[in-house]
Amino acid sequence: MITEEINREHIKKSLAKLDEIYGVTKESFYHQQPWQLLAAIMLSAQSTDKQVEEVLPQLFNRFPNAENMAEASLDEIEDAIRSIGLYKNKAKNLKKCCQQIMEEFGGEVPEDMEGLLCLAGVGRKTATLYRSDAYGIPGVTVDTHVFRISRRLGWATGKDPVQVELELQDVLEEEHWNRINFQLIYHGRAVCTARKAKCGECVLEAWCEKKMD
DNA sequence: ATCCCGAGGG
DNA sequence: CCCTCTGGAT
Repeated sequence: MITEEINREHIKKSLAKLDEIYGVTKESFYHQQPWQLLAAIMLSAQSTDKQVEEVLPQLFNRFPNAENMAEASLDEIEDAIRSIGLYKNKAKNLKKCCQQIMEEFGGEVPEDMEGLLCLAGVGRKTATLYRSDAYGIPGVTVDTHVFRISRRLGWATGKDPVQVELELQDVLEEEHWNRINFQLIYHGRAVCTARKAKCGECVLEAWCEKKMD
């Protein structure tokens, strides 16, 4: 029982520090309509947001809405996103996703998890982040950074992202759900890196259990 | 468990 | 040169 209380206190202090260092809000990807936001998040898989933002203006200029992309050729979509990497899979998924939006959802991106998850190229991470960004719906988005860091800190022990998501939902106040993702991403890139974490520079070190992989 | 895959960092 | 990057599908 005592360990749990100490743990919660550590988490509380860590969260306050994260708010202080990285802020409590973040700009979403540039977009003018829901499907553009979804497309941007899909493109961000295994690549940096900077790379994504670089292709978005041209991409959306060429394909303003889901209908345009649903009817486009794969080659054309690939050309527009090639610099991001994983471009073949992403182009194929984008096209299929847009076709599904047109044919199964009347041209509108579904808002519920079930609808989003049946779209090509949309998994749990993408769907949760989309709902958070587009509508402010509370959700813990577990990507590689959140998975790695929350386990190192001792906030979660699950062996897969879904387990960790449930643990974090339990241990974090709902108010923090939508900001923990970008806060831990910033922290993961700058300090708590996958390899050779810079624990000496970490503002959370005092409360971290350092359960390294 | 593997593949995808260009760009940028160490 | 080698490594990793806000995953998802097979």
